[in-house]
Amino acid sequence: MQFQQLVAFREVAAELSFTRAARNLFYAQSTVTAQIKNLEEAVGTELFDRSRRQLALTEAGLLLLPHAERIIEITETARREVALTVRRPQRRRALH
Amino acid sequence: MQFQQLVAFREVAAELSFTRAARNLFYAQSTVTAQIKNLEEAVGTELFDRSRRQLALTEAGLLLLPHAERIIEITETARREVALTVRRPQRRRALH
DNA sequence: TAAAAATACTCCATAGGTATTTTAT
DNA sequence: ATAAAATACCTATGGAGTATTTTTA
Repeated sequence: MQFQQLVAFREVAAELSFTRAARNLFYAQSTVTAQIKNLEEAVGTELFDRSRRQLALTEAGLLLLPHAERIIEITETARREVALTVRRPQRRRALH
Repeated sequence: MQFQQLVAFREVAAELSFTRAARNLFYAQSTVTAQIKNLEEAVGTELFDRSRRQLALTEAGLLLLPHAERIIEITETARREVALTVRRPQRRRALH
């Protein structure tokens, strides 16, 4: 389970389309297919129902989505906060 | 920024030792060194002060740690929840 | 038949390992 | 002198691509 996979998952879930998600993320379609496939292997179950033309989330996918969104959100916050310390020409020594 | 890096980061932060963290995580020491180095590159700043014998978190490391812990926590919850749907022989069709 | 997803394949980046060197007490 | 971290080097895995086939409405 990797960040990039979660980002891809969120995008596919939002678009309900591998092709559109790939376009939005500047990936090849086959790359997104592989990312989701790997994520599904990592969590041990399918996240999308592909049996119809219209893609849909499975029960597992529905459960995972809010967690994925939260993780991405926290990651962005963490990046932002850490970036702030870089700008400030701070004392680089350890803080106690 | 990847999960495995965050797990390694949390362990190094807990042990304040690359060597012990590696042992706990069943990695080679050089692997953990590389994981932290890659994470530091990803966030753009050093997370540990290595200038003394006793390793210490930098300001950036202190900021990142709680986020890393939260992300790992959510990941475990997500895994657990998704795993539950696998056990139940559920209807596999999409939930609208 | 037309769109979207899956598959086959290729290539390359990088994660992880072992062995060694450097560093700091 | 010694324990720990960094480095050099190597290998293999897998992530990302293009091209093609399969699938479903």
